[in-house]
Amino acid sequence: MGDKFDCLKISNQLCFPLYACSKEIVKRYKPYLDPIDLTYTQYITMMVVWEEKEITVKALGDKLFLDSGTLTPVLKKLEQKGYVKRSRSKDDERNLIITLTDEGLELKKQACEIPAKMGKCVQLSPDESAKLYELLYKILGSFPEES
Amino acid sequence: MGDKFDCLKISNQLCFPLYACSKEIVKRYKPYLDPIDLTYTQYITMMVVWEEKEITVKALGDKLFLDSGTLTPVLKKLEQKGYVKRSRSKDDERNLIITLTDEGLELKKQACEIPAKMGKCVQLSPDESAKLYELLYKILGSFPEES
DNA sequence: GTTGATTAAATTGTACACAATCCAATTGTA
DNA sequence: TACAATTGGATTGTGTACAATTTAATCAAC
Repeated sequence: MGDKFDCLKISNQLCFPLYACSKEIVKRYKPYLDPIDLTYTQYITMMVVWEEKEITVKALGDKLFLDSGTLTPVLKKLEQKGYVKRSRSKDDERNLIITLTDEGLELKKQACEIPAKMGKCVQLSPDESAKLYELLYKILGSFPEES
Repeated sequence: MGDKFDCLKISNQLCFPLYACSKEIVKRYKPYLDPIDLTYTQYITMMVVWEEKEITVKALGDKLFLDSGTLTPVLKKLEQKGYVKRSRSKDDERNLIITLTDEGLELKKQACEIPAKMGKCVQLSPDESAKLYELLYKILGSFPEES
């Protein structure tokens, strides 16, 4: 028995719990990230650099769904902390190559325990987590390549 | 055949697709929110005000998972645009009451089409959407009342 | 080979988001 | 009734996010 405005109820939105849940979980990383002096954005950036060893800002942005306006200051901060090196590509001077430093690699060891600790914070069964993961990537995959 | 660092791969995180998906969908609201001159945060704030007609900043913050540091400027902006009124409660001067104005009510009519338009942007079946909604609220519900 | 388009980063401006702190109003308790 | 503790908002400072613009390098035609 709803009126035509029911669609505007906050409880009928799918985006809102997504938005709220994302923020709440990111907030819960803080106690684990503070000791290694990283923000969440810096953390996921380091995750990619740990995997790739060497990557352009463009490729990093594609993986993280972030543009240069966000990444430039984040990467400068990470360079300042000594975890990455920023240098132009010899092949194509337009590309900025991000490289992992020894300190950056060292940091990886300290970050190693974080995923397990955070896992306990999300009260879903393995099946539910898998389903959520699947649905989220289904949405992300449905968006056109170039945003 | 993974090593002990596999847990730090971006593709093994549950939070990351949540974070990315939230941002990507919020971004896709822009074309629909621009014509009525609202940002996403202003939009969800108005959603609650449309439902409640009158609500304190505290209650608004509880519903939206936002604190006064975020809401104060958002509400001042909405007041400036003429959609809400901000006034102290007579009962308890600490409480700031947010009230819907006539212009605010008028805006609701123009916002009415947005949820349907956005719905088409998320390529999930009704069942999948319902499941996603359920899982997200399960996570949100598992967090302690006071953050 | 010059010029027009494209591309990758950086920059600028606006708007969150939140921790931490501050302040005024209210409440609880001795 | 004093007065300490609590509460609701506001403020300040830092760090994203992203649109829009700019700049420099490269590419594509011709």
